[in-house]
Amino acid sequence: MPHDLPKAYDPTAIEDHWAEYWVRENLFAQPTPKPDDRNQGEPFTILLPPPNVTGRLHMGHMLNQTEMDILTRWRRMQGRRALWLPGTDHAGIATQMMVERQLAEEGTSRQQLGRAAFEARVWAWKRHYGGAILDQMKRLGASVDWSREYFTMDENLSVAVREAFVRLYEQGLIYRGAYIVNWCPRCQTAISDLEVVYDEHKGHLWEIRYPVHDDAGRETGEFLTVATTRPETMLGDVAVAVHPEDERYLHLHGKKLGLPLMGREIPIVLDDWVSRAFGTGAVKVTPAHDPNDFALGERHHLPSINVMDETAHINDKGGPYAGLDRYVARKKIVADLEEQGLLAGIKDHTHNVGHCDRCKTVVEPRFSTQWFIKIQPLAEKAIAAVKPDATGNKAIRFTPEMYEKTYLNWMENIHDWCISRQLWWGHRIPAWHCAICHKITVPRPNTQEDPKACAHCGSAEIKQETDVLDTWFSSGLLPVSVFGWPKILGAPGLDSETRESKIDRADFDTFYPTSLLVTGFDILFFWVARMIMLGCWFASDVPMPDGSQRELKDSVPFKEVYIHALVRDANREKMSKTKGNVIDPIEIVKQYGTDAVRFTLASMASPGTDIAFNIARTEGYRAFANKIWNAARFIFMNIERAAEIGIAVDRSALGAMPTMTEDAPLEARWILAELQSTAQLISEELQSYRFDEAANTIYRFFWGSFCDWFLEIVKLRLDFSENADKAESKAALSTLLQVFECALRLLSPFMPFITEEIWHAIYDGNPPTKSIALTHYPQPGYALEVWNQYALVEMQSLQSLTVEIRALRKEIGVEEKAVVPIEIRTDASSRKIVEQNRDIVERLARVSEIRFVDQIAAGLAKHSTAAFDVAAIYQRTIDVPAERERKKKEIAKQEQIVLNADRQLNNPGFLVKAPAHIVEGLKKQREEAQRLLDKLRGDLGSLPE
RNA sequence: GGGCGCUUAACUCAGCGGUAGAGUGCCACCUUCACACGGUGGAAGUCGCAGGUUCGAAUCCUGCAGCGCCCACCA
Repeated sequence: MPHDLPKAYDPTAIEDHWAEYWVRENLFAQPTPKPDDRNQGEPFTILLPPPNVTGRLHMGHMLNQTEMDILTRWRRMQGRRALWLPGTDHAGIATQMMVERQLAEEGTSRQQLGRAAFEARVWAWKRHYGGAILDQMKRLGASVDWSREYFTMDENLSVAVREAFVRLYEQGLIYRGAYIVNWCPRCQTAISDLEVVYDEHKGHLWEIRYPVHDDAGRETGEFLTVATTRPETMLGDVAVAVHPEDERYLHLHGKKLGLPLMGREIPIVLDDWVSRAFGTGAVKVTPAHDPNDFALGERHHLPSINVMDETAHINDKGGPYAGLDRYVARKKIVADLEEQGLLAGIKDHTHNVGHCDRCKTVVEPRFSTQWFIKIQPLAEKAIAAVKPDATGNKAIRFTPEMYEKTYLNWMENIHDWCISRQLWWGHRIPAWHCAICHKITVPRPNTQEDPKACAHCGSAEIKQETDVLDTWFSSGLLPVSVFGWPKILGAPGLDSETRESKIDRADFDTFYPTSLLVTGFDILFFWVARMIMLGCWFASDVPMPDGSQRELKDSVPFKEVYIHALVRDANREKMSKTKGNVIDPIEIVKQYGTDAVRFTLASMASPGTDIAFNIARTEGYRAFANKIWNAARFIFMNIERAAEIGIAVDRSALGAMPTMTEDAPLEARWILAELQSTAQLISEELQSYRFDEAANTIYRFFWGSFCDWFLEIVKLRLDFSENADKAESKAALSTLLQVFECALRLLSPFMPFITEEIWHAIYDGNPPTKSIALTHYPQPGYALEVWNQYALVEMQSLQSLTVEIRALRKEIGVEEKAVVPIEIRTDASSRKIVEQNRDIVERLARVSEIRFVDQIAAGLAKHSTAAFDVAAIYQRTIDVPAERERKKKEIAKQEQIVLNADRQLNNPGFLVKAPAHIVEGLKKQREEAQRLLDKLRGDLGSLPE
């Protein structure tokens, strides 16, 4: 076993190798089960939230992927059929923007290219650059099934998108109509409510005087003053509204106004919606450019005049302002009004301004024809899926639970979803417009062929809709579409062409619903909510494997949702390019190793709190990796030493919980108990998504128990010199290796690289499986033997004795290297423990000889626990004042404990109401403190002044 | 305007009804044959403030202060 390992662990040397190995060996592929195999073993299915093809990996991705990878590796090692499914999102706007920017650099544009050529260009871009983020993911060792990688514009997924659209249309849940939508003048497309982000903005409220007309249309000399934040929209005004009971304006009811600058005459209308308190109490009405005005216009049957084009420049309806950008127009309009004496005032006004989520351009509400989903029926199912049913069960459970409220609150107040986008990159809406009768033809469900003639008039002059669907429409379908919906339905309606490509239902039957969704709250509504709505809607039609009707609990896209927080910088600032505080995970990984960064994220991933990413923590976990590495070096070194005298270490017991018998040495029985309770804890912690606690548990075990105590004690047993006890050494080495190998398996989901490397080294290149990831996770729930339990108590006793002796040595100035004799005064049972483990104490506390005495010799500095008095025999007993100080401090502490205990124990209420074990515990504690106190007081008294 | 969360050691965070915890940092000593990315010991907190419930409160309730997030069509 050539284990010539370098002293310091260098992750770069091994990580690339294993990352590449895991992909090359296709280790985490989960093939479609054979038809009779689909119900064997509970699957663990998890969908990767598909990053944009344009994306680069950031800390949020890495957190998300670390959490998913820990859970997937853990479940896989538990024997679950684990499937983690990766893919990318075509990301309509983002990708189109990216390619358009490229075109601009080349001095051309998509318009010049034309639609078909542009689409081809985007595909070429995708083929060239699209895989970057997944390559980064591969480097991080994510244990996904690469053989199932999807792209949201793949043929199968496109079929699903079309089918979903067609079905919703047939069900009357998709409609097309002219409404006010959020319009991004830069992207030149409609966007949904969710894609608008509001920013507080210091603007102005312009007060404009509209001249009142008499019945003949002449100015009366009176003015009605309106207030607006967007004066340029006045070009499209069709009325001014006042509250019907507003006394200021009662005399104007029924009158008309002249629209300044445009010379049109517009009516004064009365509407309850108008707030008398805001502005002047008179609102200009521009139905084409404001959602409120639009609604008001509908109520009063007002026309609507769109004065802007799709780039937010004033169009030919804007009279003299035509051609101007909206803000240029605003300036000019204000100036012109002022010149005409129609500007009554300008007030500072802070209000929320909507920006395009993608490009931050100010959104312009715009009257246009779009496609919408009537969302109410879908929302109802989506609400039922999350609310507890009559028996208190939830089909979908959120962690942290509070997100259920957020989700339900949103879902209960949901608006129809605008799904059309005026882009060229995306799933084109499967609807055809007839040039003759102007009606819409949508293909039949279960067909893939495009319609050839208008379904209404039979005309062949039909053209497909040019709009594409919102990207989230296709990603919302992923949980069903990745498992073959709708082709799995194999419905009679399928035409001959698709019938051939009909795919097996085994994937859907086995893996749907998925087990878990891990994602950030930022896409709770965008994606999580849409998946629930669409998943519940479409999966409910798919019969269960046994042919029965699918219930809601089996229709949901996932059974659990774990929402994680945001990764911020060390100062809790949101990372952003503009602030320049973005930490590139790949850079950090290069510096500290993937395992250390993963462990940092895991150890800080406490549900519900943001992560302030602190590099100091990563440094600490790099040290942890180094610790693991050196423990391995130590073990391998001893294996070699053993081999030199012909002792071969037995590897046959590896891969399970270590085995041993009652006569095993104390440290062995103890570490086994610790190992088992660690496995138990980790299992509970991962079950409840406590990545932080699980990481701390394994850290504490490995460093605190295994390295600090077990390894140090085991050194006593490992003697491979000529006249050593070979049997004892061999047994010790065997246990050491077993415990270590088991610890590696515990660690593996958190730190896959270093554990893989060392695990392979243990087997000298001949491992029983291709990867540690394919071994079994140490099982919790293993019943401890009595002698394991007892070992815990004995070991604790020795540990506290050791710690006291070490502290004592420091205080009296014993050199680190010196070994000294000690005196111990204790009772018979504690004495027995020490006698039986004399060698342990001697080694760990650097003691040359242990003398049991009835009374510690006068003049020796001593330390006391409830069980022990211990003193070191050393001539340099010094610093009496410091010793007095220390004793006094200790006395004060113990006195406080006794005082606290007495206060409670003398309280009749406490004795009556507190549970027995609390009372007993307190009594015992008081007793020990009192005993210690007596000793300490005695010591203090005998110290010279 | 609604809703939610946070405030614990210098820093980053656990704990959420029974005597205050971790990691990092800090101080002192130690290059002992796995590891100085190490070892050993140590200092460090009136658990944001004020009330209340309880035998007992960082932990439950109420109010206040500060910080942050989400949702909402008020010109």
